Amino acid sequence: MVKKCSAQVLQTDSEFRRAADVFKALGNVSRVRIVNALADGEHNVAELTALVKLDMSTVSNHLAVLRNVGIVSDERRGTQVFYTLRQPCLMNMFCCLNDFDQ
Amino acid sequence: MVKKCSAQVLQTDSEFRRAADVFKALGNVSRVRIVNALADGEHNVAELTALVKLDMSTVSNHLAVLRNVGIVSDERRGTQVFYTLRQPCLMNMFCCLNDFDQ
DNA sequence: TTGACATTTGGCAAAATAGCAATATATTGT
DNA sequence: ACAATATATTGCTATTTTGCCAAATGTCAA
Repeated sequence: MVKKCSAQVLQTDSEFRRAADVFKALGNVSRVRIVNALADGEHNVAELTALVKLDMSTVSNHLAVLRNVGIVSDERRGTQVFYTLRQPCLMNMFCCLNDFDQ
Repeated sequence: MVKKCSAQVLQTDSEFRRAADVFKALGNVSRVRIVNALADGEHNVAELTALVKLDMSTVSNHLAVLRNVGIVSDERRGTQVFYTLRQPCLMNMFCCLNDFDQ
């Protein structure tokens, strides 16, 4: 369970800008796919590359976008790098918008 | 309170695309401002125009973007048009990302 | 029919995008 | 030291998107 949010959450200019930046990072099908995959736990770059079927360098770039806004974190173990969702509440976002009836 | 989301919320291609589209719609500072303002109840276009300090036609376009993905709905009353948040869970999104520590 | 409020359209310049290939870096094993 | 593996970074491209305004159009009430 998650605390319900009160109105007017965002206040300062930088909060507005930051919010928009996070949403921009999520505004791409491949990145949504990646985040969704990370919902069930960490994955390395090779796995995510197989998932979205793009060049690994492209996936690495997508991961950088997500990392830069704090959505995921990375941890190197040996030659591999594992990515994790830093913000579990993101999945609630996905739930929310999946309920949109359009 | 809000039900917590389980992993792997999104499944089909169209769910992924739709998610990305909604996030794209939110990936703009002015639109974030508008949505945040609507958190405390409906506002008409003039009010929202004053808020974001852009041409009214521009604001109208922003509102169309939000409307097209189902984030807001509009209701004409006389010569004015009032906009409402259709998805209260959006505010939870805002809360969530406002907690990001970066 | 005029005025107030809002939407749509057209156009533009600037910026962002997504992608790959090539190169670079980091780590491990030999 | 070297080779192999895994990932990141950079450079480049073409294309798309963006955000904005101005002008034209639509809608409603007086």
